[in-house]
Amino acid sequence: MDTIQNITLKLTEHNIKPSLQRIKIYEYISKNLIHPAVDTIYEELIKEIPTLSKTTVYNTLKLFEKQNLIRSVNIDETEIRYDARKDTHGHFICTECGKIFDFNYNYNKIKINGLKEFEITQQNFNIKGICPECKNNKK
Amino acid sequence: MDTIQNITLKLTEHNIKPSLQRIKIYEYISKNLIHPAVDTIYEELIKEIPTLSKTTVYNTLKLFEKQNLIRSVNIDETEIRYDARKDTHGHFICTECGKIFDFNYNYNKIKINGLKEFEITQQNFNIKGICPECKNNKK
DNA sequence: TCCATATTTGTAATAATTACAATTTTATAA
DNA sequence: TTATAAAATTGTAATTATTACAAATATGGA
Ligand SMILES: [Mn+2]
Ligand SMILES: [Mn+2]
Ligand SMILES: [Zn+2]
Ligand SMILES: [Zn+2]
Repeated sequence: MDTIQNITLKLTEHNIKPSLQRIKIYEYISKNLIHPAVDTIYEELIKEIPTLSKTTVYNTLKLFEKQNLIRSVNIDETEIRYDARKDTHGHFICTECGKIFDFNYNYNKIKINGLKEFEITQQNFNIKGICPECKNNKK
Repeated sequence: MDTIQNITLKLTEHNIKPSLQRIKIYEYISKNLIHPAVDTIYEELIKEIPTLSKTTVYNTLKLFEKQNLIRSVNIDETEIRYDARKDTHGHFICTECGKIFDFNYNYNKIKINGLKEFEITQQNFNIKGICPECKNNKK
């Protein structure tokens, strides 16, 4: 459960001081696993926190990522999307509606050739295409 | 060999009329497999074609991609990079120097779960980290 | 309460990309 | 060849995500 207490604890564990803004931002992305962009988060939270600044959303997400609390998904060409899920999984983006979907794959079976001596910090498996809903709408 | 004749033929095969600008742009990315961005290509070709417009570079690369002659690599957060290699391979970007390296992986062994009914048009396997050269420089 | 520090905010700057209209080039037919 | 229409290129302005930065506000301890 992502109660306020749990979120506060989680932020603290990642060395992030739990301010109201930070709690609300983490609450939003952990409860809405839609890989939201900065603007989506901002437009939603401004309803609750009328003084919220977009800069705070930018800074907070950058901080969360640095502290390894969330990850960024670089699949949408125009804007960075964010993900509270931390387990290894891939992302599918629909080029019609822009929705991002999670998928699983056998990453432990992947053999990489040509990166000896390279230090790996992050892996991303991205797929583009058309989601079932948009496929139907086109007919 | 990528002679001018071969490039002209290749463009024609992809239903692209071979203008001087288009030939030079394709020649550059096929001979410089460094996954250049628009600006890199522009700065290099302006030396040969002083009237070249950056808009032409943008338009031409978009056209090449649409006609399936090249592919775009969405791994650098700030700009789109382009690749003349068309065979399946992955990309490693060094977060220190920004260089992009190719690598191979056993893509035929990958089992994807959770994308039934999804229409796939493009796959991208991206890895971030530090390249050997930058790792040495840091010591 | 007072003060130092951290966080948030608002605005301006930056930079990649796109829109769009004008100009130039190319192809075609009289 | 010359006239004309279509295609390609160019230059500039607009758009938009992100960052820089300084001022304002909030927080926590002496
Ligand atoms: Mn995800
Ligand atoms: Mn490549
Ligand atoms: Zn869709
Ligand atoms: Zn490097």
